[in-house]
Amino acid sequence: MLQLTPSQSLHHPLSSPPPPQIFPFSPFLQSCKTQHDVKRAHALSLRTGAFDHPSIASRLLALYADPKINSLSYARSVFDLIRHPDLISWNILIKCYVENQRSHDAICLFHELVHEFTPDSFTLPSVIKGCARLNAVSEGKQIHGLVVKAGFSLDKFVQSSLVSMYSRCGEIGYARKVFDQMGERDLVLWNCLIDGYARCGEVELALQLFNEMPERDYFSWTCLVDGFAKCGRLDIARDVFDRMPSRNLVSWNAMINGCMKSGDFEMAYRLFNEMPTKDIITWNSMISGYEFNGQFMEALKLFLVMLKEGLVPNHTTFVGALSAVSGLAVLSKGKWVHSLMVKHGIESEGVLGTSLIDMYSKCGSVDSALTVFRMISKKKLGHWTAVIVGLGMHGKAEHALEIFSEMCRTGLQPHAITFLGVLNACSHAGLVELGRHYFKMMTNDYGIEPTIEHYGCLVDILCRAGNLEEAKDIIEGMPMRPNKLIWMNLLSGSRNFGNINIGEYAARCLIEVAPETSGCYVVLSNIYAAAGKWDKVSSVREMMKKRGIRKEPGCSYIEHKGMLHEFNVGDKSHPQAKEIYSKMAEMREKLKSAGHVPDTSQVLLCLEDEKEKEAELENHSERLAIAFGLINVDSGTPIRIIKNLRVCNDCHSITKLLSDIYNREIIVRDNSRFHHFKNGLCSCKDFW
DNA sequence: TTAGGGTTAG
Repeated sequence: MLQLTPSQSLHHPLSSPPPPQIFPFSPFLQSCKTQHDVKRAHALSLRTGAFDHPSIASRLLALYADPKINSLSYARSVFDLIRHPDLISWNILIKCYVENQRSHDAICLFHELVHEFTPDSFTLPSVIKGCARLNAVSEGKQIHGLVVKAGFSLDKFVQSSLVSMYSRCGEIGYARKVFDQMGERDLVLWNCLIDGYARCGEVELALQLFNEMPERDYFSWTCLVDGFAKCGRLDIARDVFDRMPSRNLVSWNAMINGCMKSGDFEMAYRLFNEMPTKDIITWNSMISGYEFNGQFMEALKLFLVMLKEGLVPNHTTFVGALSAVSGLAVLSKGKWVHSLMVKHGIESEGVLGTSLIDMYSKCGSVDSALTVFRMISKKKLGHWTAVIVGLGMHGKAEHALEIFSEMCRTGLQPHAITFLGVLNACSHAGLVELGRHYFKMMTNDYGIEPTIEHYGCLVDILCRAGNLEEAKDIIEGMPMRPNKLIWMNLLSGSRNFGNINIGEYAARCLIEVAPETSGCYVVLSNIYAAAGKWDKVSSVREMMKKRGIRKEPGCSYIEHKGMLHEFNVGDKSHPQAKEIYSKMAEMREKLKSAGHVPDTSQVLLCLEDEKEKEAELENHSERLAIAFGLINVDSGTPIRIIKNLRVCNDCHSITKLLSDIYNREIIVRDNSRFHHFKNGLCSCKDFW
């Protein structure tokens, strides 16, 4: 039998009913924990008419905007239904926009708000934070004016957000002024300024403030650790870290990240093993730190350990892992990382789409890069740029330029890097006129100021076509000081066209800006060798010896069944060395029958005997890798080789011939681009 | 019914 409650039992069934009660909304709203709860309350409020009560609608707005629920679109729709929203409702909505990376909209709302209300000490910190996020310092300064006019010059909440905004926008001087004019300074205000100094690299000043401040918390200590660690002053960072009264995860991570970025892997590893708990940021700092320093294999190994330990990789982990794969250029590893992304349900839109396109291009599979590109539904400028750059490095200039036009038709504005991709494509394909055309288009139609990299491309384009004088004029007329790459381009062009005068001039300038560049001496001696000036070759070699400069040794590698096989010049250490050398002898015979005459013009050594020079060429590392590939890689699969230096003339001609003789596709990535060798031809059309 | 800085990977 149903037990009646006392209140129910008081009413006789025949007596008059109690007056209709308004649904008790307040406690109901208070109990909302999830978005689902709030939606239910929202629906009920609409059904019962309670929504029309301004306090109920405002409360719903606050719930949707609560960081735990964080439903911006619902918050906005509730706000739009409130007939006369009060200042509190405006404040809640603006804050919600800022927290959801919609600072621009937040600032627009703020402009609407000031027509009706004077902003208060809740409005201002939110909108100032929005300015900081957007790096909108001029907007921030205007709001600062309003802060003064509205009488918030001594409000600690408003002032600390101003200090933070100025220091994040790189205006540390203004941050300091705001700090100085505050009579009463609390911990947060001190922290904002210390963080500002540490961020802009003024670590000494940060330390000075730190020593002056009356009390410190985690935040103050960690800002300092991070500031010193980021600018490479690890000893001081470590000292501060060791002196911390107690450490939290963030401070460990800051220290580890700093060590990794400075390349002190040993200290990073010690800390990594010592720390009591790790989180995804710890792992990501380690992985991307290795990647940052070119330790691609180490980065991938650690990625694997992380997976084995059962951690779930996130967006940033994949950016690091994909970049490491791009550096190694090992396609099978790239496919594996891509499949893991799919398995973890990580979208390829956004930055990761760019990483994937870049990875497939740099691993030699430009077709996969295109497939990824086509599958991205909302293509952003970065995606277009990545695919243009990728096609360019594979010598597919026409395709790159088609994509560029397609992009312009969608109404997207190319930026400086897009043009770098376009110009690079032109240079790799020897398209001189088009190169000039796009260089002009960039400045005239898009108002983009050419950087030194753009000039580098233009010089490269002209040099490849043999217009050395014009290239020299461009360099001399540049508004900035030419760098190492520019002179190297002119020097290589001079070698390719046998121009000793310009070659010597370029080498002289190059030695001036970068005396440690071994390539410079090598190319200059190549120029002299080609002209048969052996005395000059010797003097260049003497100079190299005196300055302690050594030619970077050639090294090639090839991946087979998940293993990387590395070959150095004249290497006999490989387990299959015997087979490889007999394959090389076979290659030599076949090349000879095909009528190949070795091109010894680029041999650095001063060898009298032609035979010795030929022998030097035959030891080049990519030949060992090709021989290995011919022995081991299945006949239907391309042989993919990665090389640390530029492919030399003779290796280039023999690889073309070998692709025909053995009917194999050979893909070589050298230090600047890809060569696809097939049926006796190369995709670079002999421009490289 | 709002509550400053939020530091570490990118």
